Amino acid sequence: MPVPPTVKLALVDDHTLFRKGLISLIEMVSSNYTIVFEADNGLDLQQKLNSDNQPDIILMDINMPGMDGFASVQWLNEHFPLIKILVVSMIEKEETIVKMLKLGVKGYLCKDVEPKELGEALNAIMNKGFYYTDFITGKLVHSLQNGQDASAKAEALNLMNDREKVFLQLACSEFTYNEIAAKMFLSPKTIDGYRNSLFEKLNVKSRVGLALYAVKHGLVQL
Amino acid sequence: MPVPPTVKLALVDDHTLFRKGLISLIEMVSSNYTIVFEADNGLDLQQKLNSDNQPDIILMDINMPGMDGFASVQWLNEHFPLIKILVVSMIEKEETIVKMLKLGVKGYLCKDVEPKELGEALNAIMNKGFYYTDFITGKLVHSLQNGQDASAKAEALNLMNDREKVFLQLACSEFTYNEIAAKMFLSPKTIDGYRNSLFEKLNVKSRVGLALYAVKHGLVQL
DNA sequence: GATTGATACAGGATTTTTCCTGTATTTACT
DNA sequence: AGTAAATACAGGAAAAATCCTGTATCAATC
Repeated sequence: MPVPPTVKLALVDDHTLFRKGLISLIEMVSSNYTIVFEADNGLDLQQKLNSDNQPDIILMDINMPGMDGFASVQWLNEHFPLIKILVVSMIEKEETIVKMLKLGVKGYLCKDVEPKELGEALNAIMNKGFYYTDFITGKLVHSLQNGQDASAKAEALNLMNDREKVFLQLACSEFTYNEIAAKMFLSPKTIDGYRNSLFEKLNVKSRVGLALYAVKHGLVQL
Repeated sequence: MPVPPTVKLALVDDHTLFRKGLISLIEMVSSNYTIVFEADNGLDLQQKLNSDNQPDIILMDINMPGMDGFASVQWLNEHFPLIKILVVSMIEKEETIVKMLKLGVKGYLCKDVEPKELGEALNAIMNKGFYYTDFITGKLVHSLQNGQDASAKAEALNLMNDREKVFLQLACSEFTYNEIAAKMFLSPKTIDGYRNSLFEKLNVKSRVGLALYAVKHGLVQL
């Protein structure tokens, strides 16, 4: 039976106590993990990480002074894209989770999980390449359906009337306003009015702004 | 001990043999499932489904003549949003999977899974509300990172030179071309040239088209 | 040394977009 | 009946976007 190769870990978290606790937990769970270094934020990480002590997995907090988890992950993606990242945060907000997943992190744990799950997560990341719990997957799929911010979308839709919504759809295209007017059986001058009204309501200044607003809020499907 | 309430299922698949096979499997796995009806495509489903025989879960194929899985799910979302959908398809393409997840399906199984997993999926959907395997989750997260079509994005980026890329970024805003020219330290006429060149390369006809192309291909982050 | 291609730029015209002010009609409310 | 709000529309003008043709520079290629 081959000896399992030891997995190298690094921790990035501004709470010393939490870091130390994690380490003792990890050592308790299994002996084939080595902590190569600890850092208490992204800047510290940049200092301590070099090509000689590259960990396999970095356990990353999000809320940190100096350089937070998002910036740290982005930096790692650029400079050490092979290092796998497991987020360990107290934040359970959908937006935060999705943002991190978009950055390519391999797992996301809340700080209150059972120690056992931490072991499973590290294991899965080494073997399968990722560890996403049902909770995370649920958030992700949910965000997928509602574009992103369902309330923002609803709010946006609430601002306009039905004709304006139709107009907005057509404005997100290469039709001229004259063509749009024809399609809606209205005078170009009425279209003028819709546009001005939406400019004010949505706080944009040009047709491009209108289109970008619409896609940002999931009001048009590309 | 309470009797578990029977779960009502419906099948939508154009292959009779596969449908019958599925049914016998389900009956073998557990006795608390009832098949309320079968349909061999979306149109047939619309005929057979009414408010009296609403299933809890619909097992849905994708490739079907007449009305396919996508159209069927969209129709169900509009008319019977409470019915949970479990896709059972041979298609393993990321784009297809993600498209279905965006439509809010509660699970996605490939037709070659073990019978046991079908039972688990149905169970999970009834209890947790969804069933996403690691395979599906992996595809989803992967698509999330690469925007959508990584190759299409790369191809698009390949079409333009660096200055044009910068211009495109700035064009996706409410700046006028004069302002963009100032920001890029170029003559407005040069900006004119970039625009015309991109119009041709990206096959669009207006600045709005330019902006929509950019977001569609993940070239600008909103 | 001539040619080609890419890049930055101009003049000038046309179309589209944006903006401002103002009117007629309808509906709803007092 | 009188008023207010919403809706559809106009005239007219300024700004921005679009389009076409043409030139100058530079670097690479033959």
